[in-house]
Amino acid sequence: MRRDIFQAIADPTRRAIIALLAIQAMTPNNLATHFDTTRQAVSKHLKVLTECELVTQQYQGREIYYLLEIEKMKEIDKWLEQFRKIWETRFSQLDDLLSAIKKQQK
Amino acid sequence: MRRDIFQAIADPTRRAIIALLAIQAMTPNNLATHFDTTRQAVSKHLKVLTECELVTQQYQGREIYYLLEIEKMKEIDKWLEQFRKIWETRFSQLDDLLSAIKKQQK
DNA sequence: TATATTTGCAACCAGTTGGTTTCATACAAA
DNA sequence: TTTGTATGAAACCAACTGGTTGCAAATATA
Repeated sequence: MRRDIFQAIADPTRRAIIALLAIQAMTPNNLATHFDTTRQAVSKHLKVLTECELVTQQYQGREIYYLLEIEKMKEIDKWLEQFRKIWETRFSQLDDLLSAIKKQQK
Repeated sequence: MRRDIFQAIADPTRRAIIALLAIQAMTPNNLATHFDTTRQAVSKHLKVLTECELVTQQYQGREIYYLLEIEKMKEIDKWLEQFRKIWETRFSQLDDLLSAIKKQQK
């Protein structure tokens, strides 16, 4: 089963969970109150996030606090790096090609 | 149908297509030679990318050049911003909470 | 101990996804 | 004009997704 960080952030509910956990660690029950779904659905999202190592668990009695592994988020940043290089260059290779094609069409 | 940039980059083939188009515009046929799937599958990915406005088309005779709209990639960067703020702060709120929980457990 | 709470897991389900094959259309070249 | 090439669209399919309900286990509380 494909299970990477890009798949993890593809779902809007999971992105919201990540954002909530970025502020503070929370239990599944607590998290579920923020959404319009059942606790079990949130739990399933947490399972996906755990498998991607985006969250870890902190057991406290019968409660389980989920913590965001913010370092993992850097993987997205790392992937974006190649594009950042391009968009930070005003006259990029892309623009050159585009101009070339347009010129060719005249 | 959910169709946003986060879903667009969830698929590894689509990420590869994006990376290729970042270097230079290409036709579906040309793109397909880089992958182990059929041209039609690549075409479907291009359709998703088009619907997300991540690529545009440049018609040239019977060929269609697909161009990456690199500006759109900034949306991911924008979303990451909230987390960058956190990971750039050494003693974040998250660390504080983690410490608090650990302390509480002793 | 009996009861309530927190949680994960399994089973099920409809909708989506990513792939295929087949076909029609549009343009280029012989 | 005939043939070949580039492409998108449709139909189909197995696998995955995100959701549900029901249940069992573990911990807390009366």
